[in-house]
Amino acid sequence: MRAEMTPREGLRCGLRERKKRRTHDALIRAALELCTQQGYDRTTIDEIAEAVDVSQRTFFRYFTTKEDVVFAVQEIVEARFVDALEARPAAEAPLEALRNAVLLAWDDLGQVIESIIPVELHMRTYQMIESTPALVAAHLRRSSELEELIATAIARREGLDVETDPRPRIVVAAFSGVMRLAGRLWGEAGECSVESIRATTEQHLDGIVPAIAGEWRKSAP
Amino acid sequence: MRAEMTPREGLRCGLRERKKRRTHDALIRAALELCTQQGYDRTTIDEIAEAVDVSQRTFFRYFTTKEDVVFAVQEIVEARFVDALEARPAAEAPLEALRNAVLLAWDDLGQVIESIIPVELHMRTYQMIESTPALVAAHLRRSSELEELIATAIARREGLDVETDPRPRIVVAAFSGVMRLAGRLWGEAGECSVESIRATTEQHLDGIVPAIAGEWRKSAP
DNA sequence: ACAATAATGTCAGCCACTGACAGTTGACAA
DNA sequence: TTGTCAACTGTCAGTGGCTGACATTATTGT
Repeated sequence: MRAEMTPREGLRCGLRERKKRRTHDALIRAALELCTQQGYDRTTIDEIAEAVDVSQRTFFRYFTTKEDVVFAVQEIVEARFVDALEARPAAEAPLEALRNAVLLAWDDLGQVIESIIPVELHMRTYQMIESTPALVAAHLRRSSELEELIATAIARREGLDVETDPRPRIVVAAFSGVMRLAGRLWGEAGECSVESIRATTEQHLDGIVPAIAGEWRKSAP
Repeated sequence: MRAEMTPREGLRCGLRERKKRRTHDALIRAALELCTQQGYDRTTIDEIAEAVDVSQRTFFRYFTTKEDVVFAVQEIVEARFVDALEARPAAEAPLEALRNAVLLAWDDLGQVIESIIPVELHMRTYQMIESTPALVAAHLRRSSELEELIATAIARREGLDVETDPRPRIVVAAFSGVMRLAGRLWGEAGECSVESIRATTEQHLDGIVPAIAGEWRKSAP
């Protein structure tokens, strides 16, 4: 078995591949269900493995760490975002393109996720992540790797080189910081619909420019 | 023993306090020395404890996790930054105050650190952190907690409430993202002097406003 | 000098994670 | 269909981070 298991491509394959996918998805479901219910720390790998009726060792052949299984779905969402970004018209300014790509990604998020787990479970997962220190750390690290990807994409749009011109990384840093902030606030609020997080995101992204520009005392939020 | 151990205050105390400080600092030195030499993952707590001639259990009474000991010095630096920020004149705009505080903190960083470990070791530690996934994650999490503090301070300066007005968190998010970027670039470059990281930081901070404002194609970096 | 208190060591144990080896099962050709 | 190969899985033993419980040692205030 290979660790890659790039999400949506094991469709037209033999029995072996299908079985693998079943186990893979079942592990995700079991892990998320157990973790969101009783907490990440209070859930052991043995429990998850047992729920799917495989050995602990097998779990680790599908996911290299306990954290990995938690972010398996997130990974798909991120991939879609990157695609959306690359599809934005070249005329859009960097921050504008980022904004539009992320809003698009939220829009049809439901369909993609539902094929693996109930969207509602995914939303609960998101909140669990934000309230579990170890997962917050992992989430941040993953985000920072994603930032690198995005910065490269932005640089390509603008015909720049990420290594020599710091501006792509700077916008992306600001953008990501704000994205994370939006996610956190959404998690804290009781509301956990897709619409609600989309709205929060939009609102905060549109706040970047005025907030950075200064002049806070002259204009209301 | 209490977990606090707020760095510079066990000075005028009895033998017990002094001994505690000695062990505490010795553990930091041993840990950083060993980790920077042979790598974080390839260094066990037993090795560190043995180097200081205490039991593994005692290590964990001083530092709750293996990561903690790595960030012990960073913690002091951060505290100084927060102090510097709170001392900035109210006339400065948020981003301006952040910029000046961080540059000031870099300035007299040497003195503070040298009382615990050689500055050179601290610099090597910084680079080790950036090249160790687990530590990058921990570093990011710590930073995000610091962001919360800073955002509150900014809000206070501007007479705002962090909970209702998102702007303090937005600037801080942008600011922190850029700070981290500067740190990473500095770590990748061979140069590891305090001056060099200070210069990198300054340059990137001054790039925030133009990068966010857009109009990249009209002005050179 | 003597309790009271705090720091340390020892030990047993949980859990994430890994390597090695053996058993099982699906794929594919003869 | 059958037999072989390769992939997947289970078992087991072991490492390392981390914790609770309890006994031991050291410091402090009286």
